[in-house]
Amino acid sequence: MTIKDLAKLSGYSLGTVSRVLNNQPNVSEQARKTILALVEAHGFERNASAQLLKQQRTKSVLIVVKGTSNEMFAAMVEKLQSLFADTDHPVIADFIDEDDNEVRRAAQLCRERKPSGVLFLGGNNENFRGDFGRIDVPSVVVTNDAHELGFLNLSSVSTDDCKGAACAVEHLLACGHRDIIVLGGDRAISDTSAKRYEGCVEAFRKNGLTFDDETMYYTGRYSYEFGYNGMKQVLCERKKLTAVFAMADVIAIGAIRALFDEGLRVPEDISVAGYDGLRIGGYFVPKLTTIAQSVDLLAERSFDLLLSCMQGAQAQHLTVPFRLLTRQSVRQITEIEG
Amino acid sequence: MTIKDLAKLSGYSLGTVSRVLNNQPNVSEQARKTILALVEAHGFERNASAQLLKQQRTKSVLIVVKGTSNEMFAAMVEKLQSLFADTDHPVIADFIDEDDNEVRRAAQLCRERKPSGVLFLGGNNENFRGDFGRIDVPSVVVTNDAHELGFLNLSSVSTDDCKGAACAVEHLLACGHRDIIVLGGDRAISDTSAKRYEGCVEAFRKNGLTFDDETMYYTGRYSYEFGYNGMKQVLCERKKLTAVFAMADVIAIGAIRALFDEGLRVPEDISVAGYDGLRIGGYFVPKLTTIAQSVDLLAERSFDLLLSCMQGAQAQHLTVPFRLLTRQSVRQITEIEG
DNA sequence: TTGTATGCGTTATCAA
DNA sequence: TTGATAACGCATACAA
Repeated sequence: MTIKDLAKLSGYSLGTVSRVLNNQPNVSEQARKTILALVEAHGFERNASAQLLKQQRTKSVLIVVKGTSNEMFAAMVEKLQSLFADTDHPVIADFIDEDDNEVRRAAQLCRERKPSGVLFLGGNNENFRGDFGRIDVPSVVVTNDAHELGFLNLSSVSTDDCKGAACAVEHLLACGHRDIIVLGGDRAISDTSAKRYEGCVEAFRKNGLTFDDETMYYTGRYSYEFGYNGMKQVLCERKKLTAVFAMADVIAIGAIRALFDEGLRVPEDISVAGYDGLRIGGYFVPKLTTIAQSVDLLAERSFDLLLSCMQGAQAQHLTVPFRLLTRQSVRQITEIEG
Repeated sequence: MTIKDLAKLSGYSLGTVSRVLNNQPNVSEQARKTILALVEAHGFERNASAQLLKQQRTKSVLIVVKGTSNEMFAAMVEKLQSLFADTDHPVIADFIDEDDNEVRRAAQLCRERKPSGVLFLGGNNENFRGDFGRIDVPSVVVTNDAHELGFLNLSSVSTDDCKGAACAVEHLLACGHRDIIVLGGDRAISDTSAKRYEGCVEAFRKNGLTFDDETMYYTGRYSYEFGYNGMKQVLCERKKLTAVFAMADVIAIGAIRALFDEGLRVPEDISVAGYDGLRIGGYFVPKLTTIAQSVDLLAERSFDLLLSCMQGAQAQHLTVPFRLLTRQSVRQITEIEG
């Protein structure tokens, strides 16, 4: 069933059928009615490939998601889909592996699907430097500051990872912790980890202390597994330790499990702070103290920004606030001076 | 940059360029080399829409995933992608809302992308009954038994949800629990919930007890939220209670949090069993006792089955084993007789 | 308001 | 081994 068949069946020409299908004005009520009836009766659907091949741009918006099982991104996709549902922009969501090059993938999909805008959930500035030149539609990176890249069609919405991490560490310091280790990611690979690392250094310095890369920073993937194994390794190596800052909630959860398995209690023996504010953190026992990024806020800002850029506005780089959720996994180990 | 440009640049004709791009045999080494060099130099990529429009079927395999933030499905997609990576079948993963009609969506995508096979992660038999007739390529539903539907091109791979639930409940009974409530889904909507419900009834009957829908079964979505709120509601209504069977790990986790918030300990005061075997269950405190479905096994079987069906084999309906993981969230409340 | 004709980028058929 | 040419299904400029 093609529009050609529709034309034959209805007695109208190809052009008229096409116009009806595209809701164009210059069509008689009569024609519209009979053709739409036929469409309904035969369950006709346009061939998307043909349509795409013909049009040079569609109204659709592409969302490239980095990481198939990233809870925060999954939640953001849902939020974004509900936001776009109220517009006339269909969304194409594409999930890629955490290690894949999101910009190349987007460039390929731009050729294939001709979207009028791109949204990146997660991203690495290095990749943008390399291939973003091939993308010419308004784009927004979420959770990564793209300010320094200087592309005119690339905006970004992120939380200040440096300040966020600093806030977490300062909270630990304020609670009296001095023997702190940090479980994070490889700074050479992940911009996010690099920023959060900076925040740690900052917080220590501000308190007249030094953050020592060698002895205080352990790296791995943002996963339960690394949290668990990394923590075990730390416990083997170090004797003195009162608090852990994990650069992701999943790491924190893995770490807490490792501590429990070694007979240590959280927060009684060791305090653990996370980052992200995943839903599971509010259900975990103990409830996770963490730096919460607002999924809704990130999604809404990105949505607004992309829409306005698609209407011609200039690229912008926004920062959305984070919140320190002081829950149950961190405790005060010194008397509060009064 | 199109193959037309490639033809001009290389001095060869369109036909030759197309043949080179498709690795066809009857092309001179000379032509192949010069054209491939041009492709490399200009970073040429074929226009997928044009290709699709021309071909009536591609080698790609479509995976329709029901539920954007379903951890088990996310893990399965990853596994499947790695399996298909070793074949010449590109995979198209499509994530839809839990409430959307997966079969309609697949039918639409079949028209658009012309895959040679479809994999459904999650699904509802009702939807298949309605629209699967529109899909004519070999397909496999995972986690749902499609045996009774009788479609010749529809296979399925699932765990026996009835037996799995029965196993969980029997474990609770064997541990001496009699005052049990079940947190599950709406049987009218979810086939999975209906099967697991059956299993509960079965297990009770086998032990000379009766499972009472009215007082023992509470329904909601498979989510932390329902686990939490459902459990709270139960605690308001009932006085006597020693164990909970949650039809999903996320429900179990929500329920455990609710119990802790009410000052009850798990498993000392109340035992909780889950279903699914999510990774988080192994990190949770206490570690979750649960019925584990093997993600790897489900993925591998579906993969094998789909490939063989695409090569002409008959549809099959497979069951993969589950395992009862007895961990920390359920305890024995009677002395073991002996 | 409607019909006709052209081309989007590709593959495939046929001749050369 | 290569080149010319006809589709694939649709949108659109232009003619009627």
